[in-house]
Formats: sequence, C-alpha cells, structure tokens
Amino acid sequence: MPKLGMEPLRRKALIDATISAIGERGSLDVTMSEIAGRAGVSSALAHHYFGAKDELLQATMRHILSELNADARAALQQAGNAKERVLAIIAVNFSDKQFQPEIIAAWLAFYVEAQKAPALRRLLRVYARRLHSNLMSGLSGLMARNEAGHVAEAIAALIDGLYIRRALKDGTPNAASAVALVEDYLETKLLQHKKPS
Amino acid sequence: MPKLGMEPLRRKALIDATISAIGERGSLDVTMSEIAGRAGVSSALAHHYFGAKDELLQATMRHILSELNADARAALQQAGNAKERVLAIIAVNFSDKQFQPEIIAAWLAFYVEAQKAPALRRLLRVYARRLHSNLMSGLSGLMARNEAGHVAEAIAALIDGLYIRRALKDGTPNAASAVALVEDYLETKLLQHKKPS
DNA sequence: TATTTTTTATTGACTCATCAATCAATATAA
DNA sequence: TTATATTGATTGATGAGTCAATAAAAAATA
Repeated sequence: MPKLGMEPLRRKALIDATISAIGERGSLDVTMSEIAGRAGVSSALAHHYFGAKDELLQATMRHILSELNADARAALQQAGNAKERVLAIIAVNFSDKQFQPEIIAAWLAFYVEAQKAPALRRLLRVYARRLHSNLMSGLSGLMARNEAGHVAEAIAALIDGLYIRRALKDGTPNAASAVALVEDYLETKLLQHKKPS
Repeated sequence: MPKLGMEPLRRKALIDATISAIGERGSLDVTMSEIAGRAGVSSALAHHYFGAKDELLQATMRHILSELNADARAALQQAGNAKERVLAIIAVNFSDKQFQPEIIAAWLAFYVEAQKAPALRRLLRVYARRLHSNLMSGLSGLMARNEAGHVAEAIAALIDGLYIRRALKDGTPNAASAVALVEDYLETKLLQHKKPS
C-alpha cells in the first residue's frame, strides 16, 4: 500500500478551509493566513501548493462546480422519465449539501469575482451551460423545443434568484419552500404545454 | 439667489463616480482615490464629506435604491388597473435606466457586501420588502391572497436571478427578453388563478 | 466701500495596518 | 544524500484614514 504524498491531502484541506472561510466572512476577502490557519498549516505552505491566491480560489470554485455536477449526474441516473429528470435537477440544487449558507455565500462571491477574473467567468459559464443542458434533457421530452428552452431559462433564473435571496435571510435556509416554488412553476408550464403523446 | 455650498454637489458627484467605478471594476474593490479621481477631487475630500468608505458605499446603495423607488412610484401612478400595476413594476426593474451594466454590477456587489455589513443588509431588506409590496399591490386584485404572495415571491426571485445571470453575459444586456420571460410567467399564473369577477 | 475675521473648501504628504508573495533555513522521510 | 514537507521572518505594495497647511469665499466690522 503506497503511502501517498501530502500534496492531495493538503490541497483538499485548503480548499475545504477556503469554502468555510468564505462562508463565514461572506465574501472572498479572506486572507491566505486565515485559510491556511483553518487548514492547520502555514500560509507559506498554501502558497507552496497553489502558487497564488487566485489559483486557490479557482480550484475552490472548480471543486464546488464538480461536486454539483457529480450530484446532478447521480440524480439523473436515478430518474426514470423526462419529468423526473427535471425534478431531479431542481432537487439537487436545493439539496442539503448544496443549499447551505457556506456554499451559497461562495456562489455569490464567485459571481462577483467573475466580473474581473476571466478564468472564474469561464467556469461560471460552464456551470450555466451544464445546468441548461441538464434541464433540457428532461424538458425537451415534455414540450416543444423552443418552449423547453424558455422554461429552462426561467428555471435557471429562479434557482439563481432563490440562492441570492436566501443569502439575505438569516438562519437556516429553507430549501423546501424554494423547491416548492420552482416545482410549482414547472407544474404550471406542464399543464400549459403538455406534449401530445 | 443664495449660492449653495459645495457639499451637495460633491456628494452627488462622488456617488456617481462610485457607481461608475464599481461598474467598471465589477466589484466594490475600488479605492477611494479612484472614486475621488473620477469625481475630479482628491481622496482627502472624499473622506472629508463621507468620513469612511463604508459610508460612501452606503450612500451609494441608498441612492440606487431611492432612484428605483422613485421610478416604481411614478410607474404605479400611471397604471390603471391591477394587472397594469404588476406589469409596471416588472417594466421598471428592466428599464434602460435600471437594467444597465453599471447598476447591475453594483447590485451584485452590494449583495455580497451585505453579508458582512449589517447596514447594507438592512437596506437590501428594505428593497426586498418594497418590491414585494409593490407587486402585491397589483397581484392581490388578481388572485387569492396567499396565491398572490407566492407569485410575488417568484417574480422577485426571477428578477434577481435575471440580474445575476445578465452580469455574466458580455455586451449590452437584453432587457426585452428578460421582461418577456417574467411577463410570460405572470400570464401563465393569471390564466391559472384568475379571480372570478 | 475697504478691512479684517471667520467659515468653508481643498489638498499633498504622511502614518499605519494589512496582506500577498518570497526565501532561506530546517525537519522529515525516501 | 537526495527529494519532500514545512515554516518563520521578511519584503514590498497597496490603500484607508489623518492632519496640518493653504486657498477661497462669506460675514462682520470699521
């Protein structure tokens, strides 16, 4: 059993520390020392493994994105029909794992940072495209293609909007009501545009 | 004709400069010198009139909020019936004046800053409440009260979501399609819950 | 009106704190 | 004895906030 190097362990710990630090401060204005401290190492080591702060932030965003993606894939696997696919994607975005203060704060902060950092902007674009295509994978079986496109846009906007609004409220975010709201929208649209089968 | 002091002029100029600086940088990471420079004064003067940077940022947020509020009031004045009231509020949020890159960037940045700055958080709460009650002023005439509440929540989330998503795209934001999306949602809900009259 | 006096407007230069990034030095393991 | 892991101490830049000094305008007084 080969003993792995420290690198992957440290990277993971630093990324986790970054998320929790961002979650607590509510913004990317977190020092490398703060992050390193949470991970139990010196700031010099953080620089050693990530080079610059930007890269650590990018890696963190990439991590959040890939977790979300993994969850989405798994959920789609379980889904039996088209409608369940859509519901699955909605559910993933408001799952306990995703819809928690830390992660929400990180999303918001990264959205802002993406305004000046092209690398982050690219990452967020990837996320937007993936969300859209995941939604379409279900919606296109339920209504006309162009209609499905509009509904996907609306659901995506609803999700982002609910995230941002949740960030404003105190206490534990209530995922249930958020899901209910989005599902209600979907239900309404399904009644309106039911594809003849 | 009394010659007014410089204070109101400078304050206005500094707030405008703040908005444009935030718009360009895409975040609140703007120096006082940068802002002061844009307003054609020294950073010392900015401190003289506003004390601290936080206060300038708060004043800027308050300014944006009050402009939006003024527009909303004016639009509601014009509206004849309940439905027009709702449409008016939607229209205001995507008007040329509000739905422009600078203002959108500012909103986004302020949302993030509100996570740590209680004063800004309070301001955003006020905005959220006002938007909700403005929407309700029309919706409650169109459907049952509890249903109206849900629809108002959804419209508010859609608006915030469309703002945040627009920030990601390049080029001039396309307000028309955003309005169409929200209006389509409203239309659908009206068909579904039309109040018997 | 001409003058001093006071208030308002404005800035350059400075201080102080914070932080990202570096590096030489040390410890630990292969 | 070479590669990996780790840090304390340092550097350098940046930027908020202060302050004493000057300019300009307004008010008061002669």
